[in-house]
Formats: sequence, C-alpha cells, structure tokens
Amino acid sequence: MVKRLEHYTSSQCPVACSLDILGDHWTLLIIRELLFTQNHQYRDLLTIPEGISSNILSDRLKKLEEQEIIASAYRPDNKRDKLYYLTERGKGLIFVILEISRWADQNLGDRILISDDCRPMLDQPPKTVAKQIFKQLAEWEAANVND
Amino acid sequence: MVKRLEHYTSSQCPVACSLDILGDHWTLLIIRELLFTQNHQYRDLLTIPEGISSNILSDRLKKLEEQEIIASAYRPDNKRDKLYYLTERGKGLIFVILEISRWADQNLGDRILISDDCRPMLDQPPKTVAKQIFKQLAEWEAANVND
DNA sequence: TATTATTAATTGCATTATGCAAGCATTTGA
DNA sequence: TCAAATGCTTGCATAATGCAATTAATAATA
Repeated sequence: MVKRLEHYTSSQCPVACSLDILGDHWTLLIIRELLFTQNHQYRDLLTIPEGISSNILSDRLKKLEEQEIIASAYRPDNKRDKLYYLTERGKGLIFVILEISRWADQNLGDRILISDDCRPMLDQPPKTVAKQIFKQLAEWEAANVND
Repeated sequence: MVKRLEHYTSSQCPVACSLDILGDHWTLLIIRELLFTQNHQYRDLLTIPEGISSNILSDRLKKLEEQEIIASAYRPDNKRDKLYYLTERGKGLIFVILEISRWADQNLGDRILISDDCRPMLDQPPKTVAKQIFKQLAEWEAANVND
C-alpha cells in the first residue's frame, strides 16, 4: 500500500507541518475568499475565477474545518444557507497571504495584476492591513453568525 | 483529455499565480533547504527528514529552474557535483517561509518544534533575519559558484 | 398541498500526480 | 581499467484531481 505520508509523521518543521495543511493548489484560495470577500457560502466559493471543482471544494472545506481553520454555521432564519468563516487560527494566515502577494508583486509582475482596491494592502504594513480586515470580518460575523 | 489548468490561465491574482509555483507539498521544503542549510546538491536534498522521492525532487528542481527561482552549476573542479542555489527571486521567498513558520509557531504548537537555532529567526524582525541569511548565502556563493 | 428550485454536497469515471524500487549514463578516484 | 558515486530516469502501483451527473434536504411558488 502506498499512501501519502503527511510530513508531520517524519518532521516537526513548521514549514513542513504547515504544508500538510496549506500545501496544495486550492486551500489558500478558499482562505483568500473568506478573508477578503463576502463569499462565505459553498455556491459562492464555486464561482471563484480559478474554477474549483465541487468535490475538491467539499474536501478542502472538510479538512479546513477538521484543522479548525474555518468553522461553519447555518443561517438561523434559512437552514439552506450554510456559512463558512475563519477561526482565529485561520485569520492568522492573512500574514502568509500578504507575504505571498508581496513576493508575487515583486517577482511575477508579468503574470499578475494587483487591483487598485488591493494595492493599499501591499503598501501598508501587514499589521495595519490585518487590523482593518479583522474589523470587517468581526462586523460580518456579528451580523451573520451567532454561536 | 483532462489536464490540470494552471491558475494563471484564468486568474491574475497574486496568490493564485504563486500557488501555480509553490502550491504543493515539496517545493517550499526545497527552498527551505537552499535558504537555511548547506544542502545544495541533489543527494543532500534526497536526505531531508520529510523523505522526498527522487523523481519528485527531479521534477521540482526542473520546474523551479524554469521559473528562475533556482539556478544550478557544476562545481568547476568536479563535474560530478551539481550545485543548486537560489536566485534573487528565490531568496525573496524567505519572507513567505518566515511568515508560515510564525503562523505554525502560534497555531500548530503541538505538532512542531522550533529549535534553539531557529528561534531567533521568529523573534527578530524578518528583514533582520533575511539580511543575515542573504549574507551567508552570498558567502557560500562566492566560495562555490562562479558564473 | 403539490411542485419546483436551490443548496450543499456525493458519486462515477477518466486522467494526472505521487511513492517506491530499480536501472542508467557520466564522472571520478584508485 | 574498473568500481563507486552522482544525478538523474523509468516502470508500476496507488492516490489525487477534474468534470459531469446525481442526490437529499430545505425553501419558495403555484
């Protein structure tokens, strides 16, 4: 039997163990959406421009919930709407995403485009950006989640 | 034919386009080695504790070289020794790796271990750490690479 | 109340990626 | 000249992914 070994079974390196969770093509895109957009439902996430498959989305949401990076709740007044949102652990990934974006801005300039909306996030200190984003998320949570 | 689409064909998002390059289980571990250790040869990289397969290592080195994140050169006095090293583009990923490590330190504490050697890298400002590491790499390059 | 639509998935199947062992060409030291 | 080391490549089995179709539960509509 050849099963993929997770790094944490052979390494306690913080990079390796993080890659067990984040090291694929889709996970950070889901976190990007939950951080920066109003897309908090399954159907919203299915519409990201990169075009994620429904089975992959389902799998990643499950794994992220297992790792307590996201949580979910049904909207009380409409049980058809399941809302996904970041935990504190998940929100902390904003600093990783900002550094990746900064690297891409400096090194993949021909391939990428930073919109005018997003540019300030690379020009300001990460902590300032995070504080602002966290405030927005808190407001969204106050309005949509109660647990 | 169902071929995996690279994100850059459908998105100009810096996160998505970076994931085309970095979004797997192994790439950042290779970059970690080239940044922080003296492991600059194929056989060295094969011995990382996470246990990378030789075909995967070969594939990733090739792709990283295509993306100009690493470069390689044979040691002039011994053509059997091929040395891999980071380009400026590759070195810039130190900030991503430091942020991932910081996140892991704060959120995956039960799974990971930061050695006494590495701890200062999380306690000092990233720029300070980078400057120090870049100096070490420059010294190594001066002694081992000439192109 | 019956029907239809929406949502959040799950299933099936073909293709691609990965893990592991073995093999190969080139270089080098003896 | 020959054996060992190096940097890969190949073959094969298993796992992950992409895409289309389907499903169960809930909500809206007739």
